[in-house]
Amino acid sequence: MNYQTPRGTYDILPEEIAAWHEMEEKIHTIAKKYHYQEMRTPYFESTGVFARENDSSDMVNKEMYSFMSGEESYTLRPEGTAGIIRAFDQHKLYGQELPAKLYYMGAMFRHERPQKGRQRQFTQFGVENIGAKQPEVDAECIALGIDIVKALGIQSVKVCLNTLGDDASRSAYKEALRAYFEPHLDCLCGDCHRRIKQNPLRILDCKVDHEQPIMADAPKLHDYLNEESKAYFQKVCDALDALKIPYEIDERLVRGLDYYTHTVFEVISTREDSGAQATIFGGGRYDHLVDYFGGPDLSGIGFAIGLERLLQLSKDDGYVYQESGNCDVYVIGLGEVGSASLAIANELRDAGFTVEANYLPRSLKSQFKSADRVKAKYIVIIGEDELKQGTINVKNTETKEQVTIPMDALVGYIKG
RNA sequence: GCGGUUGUGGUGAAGUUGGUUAACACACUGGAUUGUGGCUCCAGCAUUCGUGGGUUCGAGUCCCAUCAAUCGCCCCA
Repeated sequence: MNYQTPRGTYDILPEEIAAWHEMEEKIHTIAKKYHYQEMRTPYFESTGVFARENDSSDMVNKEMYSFMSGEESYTLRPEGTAGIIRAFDQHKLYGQELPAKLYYMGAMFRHERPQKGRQRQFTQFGVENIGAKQPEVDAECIALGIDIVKALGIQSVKVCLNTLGDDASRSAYKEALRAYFEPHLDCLCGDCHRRIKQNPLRILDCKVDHEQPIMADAPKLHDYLNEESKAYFQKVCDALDALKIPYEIDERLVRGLDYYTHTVFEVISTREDSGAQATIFGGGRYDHLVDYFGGPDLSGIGFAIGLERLLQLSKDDGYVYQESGNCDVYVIGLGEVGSASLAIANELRDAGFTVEANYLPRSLKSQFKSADRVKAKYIVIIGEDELKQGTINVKNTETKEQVTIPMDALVGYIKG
């Protein structure tokens, strides 16, 4: 039978894996610099962890991979935050020092129509800072993401920033939006008819009705922010200024998940060819997730980066990743010397080198070609004659210099 | 979930109004040189054109379905 990867999934082949390792390592390093610690949660959770009450997001309502196991419904995680907060509460991590600074890296699953920069199984790195509702934390969080983007050579980015305000501000604004749009229902698309009931904020984000004249005069969120919310947002902006991180305030930015409060942000690629993968990372503050899962009344903030997009955009911007599969030393064997080749290879491996040894009955010529392919720096040649004499030939592939030395001097010679 | 485009070997691809042996290039394998590579030359490498049906004397070429890729919408990372 011929099987292939399910729609929206993909294989990472050996030739690409070095780039992934390099990117992942850089991310781990930066997360550590900000003193975040990795946490790993299951790839599936009880469906209720993601499908919370009154959630109107597309992700929860039509993009989840859910399945029954016995009486319980489970769902492949479509995002990272919910699982982290569930675990934070389950293990009562709020009993330890706050804020908790956690990060995760791994696969997420959403049933969407795939296209460039959008898969059904994709990889996210994300951070969650829980228990410190301070504007500096919001700015630091964005700075961490920017560091990652910069470390991978991505230049053309833009930070979009907005605030949704606190509960009081937001519910006042939602009522104002409903009151404004109700008389104009016939001007809005079908999705927006649903949104006006569930989450009128999303109407502003609608691409279909974007051009409608009524949008221009819609109530402005920022007119409904109370002093406290305004002051908080101003301090976030000040903190970003202090970090010299440029940003644009986008009042229409509301994000796709319903749990956000106060600060929300999105970092997008400004490359024209980025298409559907324009958003590199996005996130925001959430005031009620920790208590939703049974913990205390703590606020958190976090973001998630799509690693497939990050990798692609970094390549597009000219970042060069290490090649996969190259060797330091290639051991060529001539005649019946297989076990001697193996012993030599392992001696070199013990000394820390990456070594390939040929055991195939191939011609000398083809073994040299093979050594070229793995870009070996040294080629070691052992034949039956050398075996008898206890010597070995070593060729430097850059200088083309070849020497014959005693076998026990090999490691020392290659170490230089 | 909706709409457009595409689908020939490991890769890039030719394939004429359907006509019967599926170009060419690169890569790969072997040889020329049975112990020294990256050049050259020679040879080999798709019983088959994403898959399944249909039309036809005859289909890679036409029709339908299906799967996949890709782009746009929606949404998001």
